Amino acid sequence: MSSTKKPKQATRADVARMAGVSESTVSYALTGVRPISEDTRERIEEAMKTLGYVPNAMAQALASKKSGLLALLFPVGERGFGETDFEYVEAAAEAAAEDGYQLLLWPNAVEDTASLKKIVAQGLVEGVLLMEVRSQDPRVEVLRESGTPFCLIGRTDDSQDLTYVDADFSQWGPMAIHHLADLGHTNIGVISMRGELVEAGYGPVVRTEKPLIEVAQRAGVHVTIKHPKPTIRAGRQAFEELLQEQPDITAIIGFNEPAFIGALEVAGARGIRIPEDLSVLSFGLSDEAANMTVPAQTTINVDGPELGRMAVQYLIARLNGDKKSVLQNLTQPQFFDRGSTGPAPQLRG
Amino acid sequence: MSSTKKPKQATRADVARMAGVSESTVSYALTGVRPISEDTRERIEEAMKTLGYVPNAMAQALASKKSGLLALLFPVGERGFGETDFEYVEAAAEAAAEDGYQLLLWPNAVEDTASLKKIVAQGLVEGVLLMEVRSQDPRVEVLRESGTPFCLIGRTDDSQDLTYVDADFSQWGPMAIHHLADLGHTNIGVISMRGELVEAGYGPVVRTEKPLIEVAQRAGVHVTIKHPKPTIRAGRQAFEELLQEQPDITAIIGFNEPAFIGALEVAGARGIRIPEDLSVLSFGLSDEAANMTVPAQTTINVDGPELGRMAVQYLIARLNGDKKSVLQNLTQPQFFDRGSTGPAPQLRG
DNA sequence: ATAAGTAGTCGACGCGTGTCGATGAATTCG
DNA sequence: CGAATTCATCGACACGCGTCGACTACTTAT
Repeated sequence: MSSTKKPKQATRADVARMAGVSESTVSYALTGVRPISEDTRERIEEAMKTLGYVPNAMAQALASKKSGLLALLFPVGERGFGETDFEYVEAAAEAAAEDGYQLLLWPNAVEDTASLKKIVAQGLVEGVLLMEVRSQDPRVEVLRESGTPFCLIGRTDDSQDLTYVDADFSQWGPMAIHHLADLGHTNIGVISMRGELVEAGYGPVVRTEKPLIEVAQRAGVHVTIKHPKPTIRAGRQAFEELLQEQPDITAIIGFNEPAFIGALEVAGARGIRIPEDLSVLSFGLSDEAANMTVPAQTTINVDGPELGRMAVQYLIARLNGDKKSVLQNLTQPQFFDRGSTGPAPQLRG
Repeated sequence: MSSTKKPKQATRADVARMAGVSESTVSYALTGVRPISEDTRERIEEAMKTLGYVPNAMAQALASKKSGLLALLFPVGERGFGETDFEYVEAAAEAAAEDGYQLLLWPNAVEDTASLKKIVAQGLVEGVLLMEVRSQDPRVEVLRESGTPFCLIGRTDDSQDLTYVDADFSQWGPMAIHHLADLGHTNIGVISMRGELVEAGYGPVVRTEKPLIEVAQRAGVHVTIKHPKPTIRAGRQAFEELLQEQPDITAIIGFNEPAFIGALEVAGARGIRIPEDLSVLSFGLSDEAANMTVPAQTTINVDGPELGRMAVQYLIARLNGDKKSVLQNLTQPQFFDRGSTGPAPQLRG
């Protein structure tokens, strides 16, 4: 067996020796900061190739103060990751790699500001990406004080001078209402998130519901919003109430996964056909989940990959000295028509 | 505005000066490699506190040759991440953090061995975690030659001397058969993965089906396995064939998500009730997806978090010089009874 | 009492880069 | 033809830390 022996990596000194030049010349050949004659450049490159030279990342980082690492802070013990969350991560990692950066996964509780301070003090990472941002997020102040560039995925309440990307929830309602109104629906039910979140001002709910209501009014569509707990049982009850209060409802929108399942169960039990008798549309449902129901559900979603990509690009822009401009982006929702919506019943031949 | 100014981090020299000792003494106070008097230790610690000193990670890494970083290589453009895959990642990151390591996300194509070589040559990471391992994986040889410790999540065909963790697919079939046999089922259908994968020797299918068949024979249970393409249409057809060939089937097992949806659609259309007329059980279905069907599906799954955790622990054990012992683990499956299985029809009162 | 430690500390060097100032050679300009 | 540039290269140092050898002041064994 020849393997399992750690071959020593060639260093700049080795390359310099073999090429018959000084070490600094090798550096300049590599960085191009100073001109190098064609002749010596070739000798150096050949030496690098035969030695299999690759610059040592840590030495580079120490000397240049650039590690090429970005931290992705994801909270543990929060509401548990959904598939969408991972789409951010995957896309972000790819986007970072394209610009020569790597993503460091850093599991951390939102309240654990001590660890966060240590992370940035260590000087390992050049910038920080924050996931699962809260309306009042203690991590923001820590990062601000430390002077570390950072970018939020989501927003705080007071974020006009922060760099962030977020889903444009304000578009979800209008998009859904327009789609349904175009199909002739004039009486729509919404199974939204639980009431506590609304009262607590939880961003995604508030930002989604308000424009939805406004657009519905302007379009002459009547909407009834329920805020059940995120359980199947609560969802059943909510939908039954809905049917009782508004017997003429022809479409429902879901923004509360477990509850919406309950609603669909009730619909099934009552022989309500989808989409013939009832149009169904879900907010924020993953592809996989949307395809598991029969029929598959039409959804309006955040474009996860887009979000992750933008976040990294903004952060890198900040690193490259773009301190002045305000970098903020609300990514447009994605609409997937999977056939669970159709013309309103009374319009049907 | 006081913020946005980058405060210079205190260095070892600053601490030494303030405590009135030499720099090396500060180091020894930190590492404990050599004894320090109680008196000076206190002075040093106070100096560190008031200065907010945190050792520079990159300098430490350069001097000690230990970066505290592990690379998690995940293939891009592969079969697309499922939710389970992310469970690995999350758990792995946490497990690493507990041991003072951080996980570096490295998106990379399986064939791109050149990049992999560069990654390990850079000396940034101490060890590598490989996801989505193929039967014949070119990355293994690269890592072996480089002498970098690594751990597979999955296995290659020839992996008896490798460090790996994998799902114990061999348990899935017996677990399912026993569960169903206990309920009185004696004729079971399986909607498995597409035939090409079986012929190609794709690990998960082969390792799952063989013991399933064996155990079924011993238990006197008749199984019929279909290998439709991963589409809803193919699944419908497969299930219809199944019903025709084996009209007495009372249970089906799914190991092919889209196809299984098709099967369930057909069942619904024919008025077959679950679990009264037909018991349903899915392999490798995520929690979210399993809960989207009505009724929710009973599943047998890999314990993703466990898998990720073990992988990191094995890798770290390797880093700590545990070169001799063979570290291999097959994680036990998880069984989630969500009520889609029940007593075989003929046994019911 | 002297040799042989032991605890506690310091100074110097190495890790592998990036980069500044200086040097000599080749070139251009007046 | 001498002076001012420009080109190409070298040597030295800094980055912040880990660690080895040496040194001092004691303590313990012989």
